[in-house]
Amino acid sequence: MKLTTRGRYAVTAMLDLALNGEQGPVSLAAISQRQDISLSYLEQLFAKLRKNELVASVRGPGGGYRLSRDREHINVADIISAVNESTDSTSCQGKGDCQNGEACLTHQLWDDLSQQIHTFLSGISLGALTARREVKVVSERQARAGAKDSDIYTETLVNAKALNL
Amino acid sequence: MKLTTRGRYAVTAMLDLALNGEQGPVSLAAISQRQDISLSYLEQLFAKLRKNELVASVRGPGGGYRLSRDREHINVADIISAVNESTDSTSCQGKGDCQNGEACLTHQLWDDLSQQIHTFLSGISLGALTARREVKVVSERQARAGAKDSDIYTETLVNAKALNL
DNA sequence: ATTTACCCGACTAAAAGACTCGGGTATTTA
DNA sequence: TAAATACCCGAGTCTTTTAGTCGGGTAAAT
Repeated sequence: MKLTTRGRYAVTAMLDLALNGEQGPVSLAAISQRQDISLSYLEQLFAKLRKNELVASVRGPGGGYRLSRDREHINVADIISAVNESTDSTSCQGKGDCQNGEACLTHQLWDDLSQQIHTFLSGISLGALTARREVKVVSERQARAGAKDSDIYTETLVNAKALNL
Repeated sequence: MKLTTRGRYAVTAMLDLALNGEQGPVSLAAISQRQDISLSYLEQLFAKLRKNELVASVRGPGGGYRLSRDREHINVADIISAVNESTDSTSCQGKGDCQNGEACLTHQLWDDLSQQIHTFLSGISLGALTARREVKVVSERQARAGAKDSDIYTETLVNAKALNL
């Protein structure tokens, strides 16, 4: 598991897609403008996202990308792994230079941690992230208006809490 | 929060220190050999770890480094932040190029996620990681020997569970 | 004194990151 | 069917980060 700006770009773009993809496909040009990411770079990222079946493309005018499944079933670990493919983590496994037991021990400890991070990020879906944002926006709006909770908002709040967000 | 091989080196070195520092300070040369990390690179990393008061140095023959506080009170987020200092995350904050509201929205969502990752890693101490390893080792040993739980091992097992590891 | 081992800044090769460029091809609409 | 849209894709480039070397220090122990 690696966490760089590349992964940030990918998650940002996917969030944009989740937020703006309700009515039909979203073009990369639109995402490029809104998120200030270069179009060609987006194309590269989406090529990998498509290969990993996180998005589907629609060609021609009016085309673009859409999420391949609903936002609740796409998690952050999926996205980051997809765009980071190719560069393996070059752990001691595979190479023969891990003769003494001590090195293997800490390497395994690191792999263990890495696995924990992956599991953690697997538990955060695009839907959960956007819902959390909704909760914030709504709670601010409510604070200003002094309004009472409505059913849909308390529901997302409960969901967010259940997801430990 | 950024997660690269540099952070992995730092955590690995700190784990080595936690495992081998019971009897006096550990020299960087020893860590360098065991973990196969260049000595000079370790010096750079430890300069930052020392500035952040995660380790303390002992100069002269027989000297080296020791953890500045016990392993339960040093967490993974501390270590990674320490060695990644300087390179800011260049989010939209600070720069003026975040005029339209849409960009800010997803940027904030990312910052939100980043914060969650940080909180998660803050909850994992060096002690917890090494304890988890102990649990594995012990459980394997027990599986081979068919032995019964001893008090100290069940204790660490319970600790690990409490920490959600 | 000499050895050990931390301390520190400057420099550098190689890799990764973040693009650009220039050509495609599928699909829609006029 | 021509034109426009927008995906598709490989190759090249500039910049930053990584990981490491080099060469000199300084504090402490034997």
